[in-house]
Amino acid sequence: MSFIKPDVLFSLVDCNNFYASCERVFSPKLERKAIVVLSNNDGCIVARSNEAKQMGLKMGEPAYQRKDFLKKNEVAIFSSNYALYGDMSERVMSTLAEFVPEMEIYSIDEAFLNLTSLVHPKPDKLALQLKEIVKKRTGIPVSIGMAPTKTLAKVANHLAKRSVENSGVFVLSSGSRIKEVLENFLVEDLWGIGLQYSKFLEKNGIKTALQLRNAPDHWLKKHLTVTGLRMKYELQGISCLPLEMAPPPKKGIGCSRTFREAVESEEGLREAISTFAARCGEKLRQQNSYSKVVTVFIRTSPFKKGYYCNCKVAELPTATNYSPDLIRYALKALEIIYKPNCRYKKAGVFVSDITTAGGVQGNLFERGERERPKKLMAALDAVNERMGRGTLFFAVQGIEGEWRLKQEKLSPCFTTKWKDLLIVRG
DNA sequence: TCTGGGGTCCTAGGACCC
DNA sequence: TCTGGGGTCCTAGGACCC
Repeated sequence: MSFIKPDVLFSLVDCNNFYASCERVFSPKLERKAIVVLSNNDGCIVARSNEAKQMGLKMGEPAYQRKDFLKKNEVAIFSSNYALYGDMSERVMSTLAEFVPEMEIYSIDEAFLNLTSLVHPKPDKLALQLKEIVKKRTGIPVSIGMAPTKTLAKVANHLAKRSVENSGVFVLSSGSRIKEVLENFLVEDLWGIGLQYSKFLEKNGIKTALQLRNAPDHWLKKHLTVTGLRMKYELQGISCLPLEMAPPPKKGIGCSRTFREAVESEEGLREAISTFAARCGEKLRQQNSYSKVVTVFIRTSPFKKGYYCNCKVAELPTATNYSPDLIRYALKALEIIYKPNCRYKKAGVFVSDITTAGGVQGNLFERGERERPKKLMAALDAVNERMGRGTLFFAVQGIEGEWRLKQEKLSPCFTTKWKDLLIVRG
C-alpha cells in the first residue's frame, strides 16, 4: 500500500472541447464530425471539436464570416444550450467528487483535485481510471494533468491534450523533467499570460516558460505585478495558489445581452433592463446576499458610426435582493441615460457593494415589513426552479421583445426537460 | 443584415484626515 | 528659489480567466 506522493499535489481535470462534446453525447452520429457551438445570438464560434479546429476554424470568429465555409464542409452548428452544458457539468463534477476527497470546481469544465490522501501506487494510473469513469458515466472525454503546483498542473494538462500518445494524462513531477518541459513551452500558453503580457515579454526576449522562470524577481514584480512573481514561484514548484474548496461569494453580479435586433424605443429597453435586474436579484438570492448599488448600461453597435454608450450608477437606500426594488432603481437609472433615435444593440445591469445576509445595514427611514417580500421571492424562485426559468416573471419584463435571443440551432434540453427526453427505440 | 457573457485580481492616483 | 508627511480609503482602468 502506498499513497500518492505530495510531489504531485495538484491535478487539473479539463473536459475536452466541452460544449461540443456535450452536443456529441446526445448525437452519436456526430462522432468524428466537425462541430462548432456559437455564442449567444449565434454570434461567434465559442467551442470547436478537434475536427473543426483542424479545419482552421478559430475561437471567437464571427459565425457570419464563416457561413459558407461551415456549410461547404458540413460542419454541425449549434446555438449555446446552457441548460444542457450546466447539467452535464454537474454530472462530471459529482462523478469526480465521489472518488476525490478534495476538489475545487474552477469553471464549468475544469476542476483542480488533490489526490495525495488517496492510496495508489501510481498517480498516472489513477488519473487514467478517473478519466475512464467520467467518460463511461457521462460520455464526456477529459484530460488530466498532475504536478506540484496549480500552474504546473495547467502546463501538464496542456501537454495531456496535445499529444495522442499521452492518452489524455500527463504527470509532471521531477525537477529535471519540469525544466525540460518548460524549455519547450511557449510563454503565451501559460495560465495567466494573455495577449498583452505575451507581447511585452516577447519584446523583452522572453519566449519560453523557462525564460520567465529565470527572470529576476524585481523585474517581474515591476512589469507583471505580484501575479507575475507568483507565476515564477509556481513554475519552480513552490505552490502559491491553494485549492479553494468552497467558492467565495461573488463581489459583483451582472446580467447583460446583445440584442437579436436593435432596439430604439424606451419601452423595449425597459423590458430588457427589467429582465436583467430580475435576473440579478435571482443570483443575489442564490448566494444569500444583498446589494446596495445598481449600475445600468446601454449602448449601440460599436461597429457602426454614431456610437453611443452610457451608464448610470444608482445607490439604494438599503441593501436588497428584492427584485421589484432592483427593477425600480434600474429603470430610474435607464430614464436618465436613454437617448431617443439610437439603435441600441446591447444593455446590462450590474449589482455591487454586496453584503451577506447577516451584514445588511438597516435604514432608519425604511418602512414596511421585511418578511413578506422575502417570502414572495422565495415562492417566485421555487416556481421558476421547478418549472423552468421565466415561468413566473414581472409584467414590465414583457413577453416577445425584439431584444430576445436568437438561437436558431438550439439542441433539445435532453437532460432538463421532459419533452426533450431522448426516445430509444428497441 | 450578422461581432458573447460573466467574473477575478492588482495598481496608481486622488481625496481626505491628522 | 523654497510650498510637509504619512496613513487610509476609494475608484478607474488594465490585465487576466473560462
